[in-house]
Amino acid sequence: MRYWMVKTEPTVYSIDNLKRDRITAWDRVRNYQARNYLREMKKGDRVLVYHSSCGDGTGVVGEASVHTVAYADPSQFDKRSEYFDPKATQDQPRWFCPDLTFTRKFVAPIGLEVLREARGLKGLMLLRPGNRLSVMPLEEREFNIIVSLGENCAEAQDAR
DNA sequence: GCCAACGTTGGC
DNA sequence: GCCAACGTTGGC
Repeated sequence: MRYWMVKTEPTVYSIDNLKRDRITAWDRVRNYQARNYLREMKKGDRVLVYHSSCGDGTGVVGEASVHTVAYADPSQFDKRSEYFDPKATQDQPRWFCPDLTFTRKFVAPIGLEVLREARGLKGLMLLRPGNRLSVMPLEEREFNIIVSLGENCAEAQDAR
């Protein structure tokens, strides 16, 4: 089993949308390195969801898992879509998307400051300067640390 | 294949 | 809104 992090702008698609939809195609990713990671995902892999560019809400907000391995992203064939890719063909698709399914939402986002200060997350790809990838692999250890931060967050919230 | 120009991302 | 860091594009 492998571990991943995906970024999304919550105004475009949020963890609440995923919770509501239960399952969604993680489509419209248009970066080759991110695409390659999407294609490496296997059913059952665990995925952290990160909200970007949203002020106080920025951070890791919950967890999902891979429901279906990546298949051709339909938006690349849709001429009316801004994600249409004229160089993609049905025989030779360029872009791929897995289906992800909702696992849980943390009570509060785990922000960048908390991640940076956490023991054991120094190598986190998300924290590398200049990082812009929207799909990244995680070490199991990193995944577990972040999930426990999410759970501690929940306990702190419940105790109030 | 080089590289300048341009576009995008995303924290701040 | 700024801007640094990349990725992409296209002329040569």
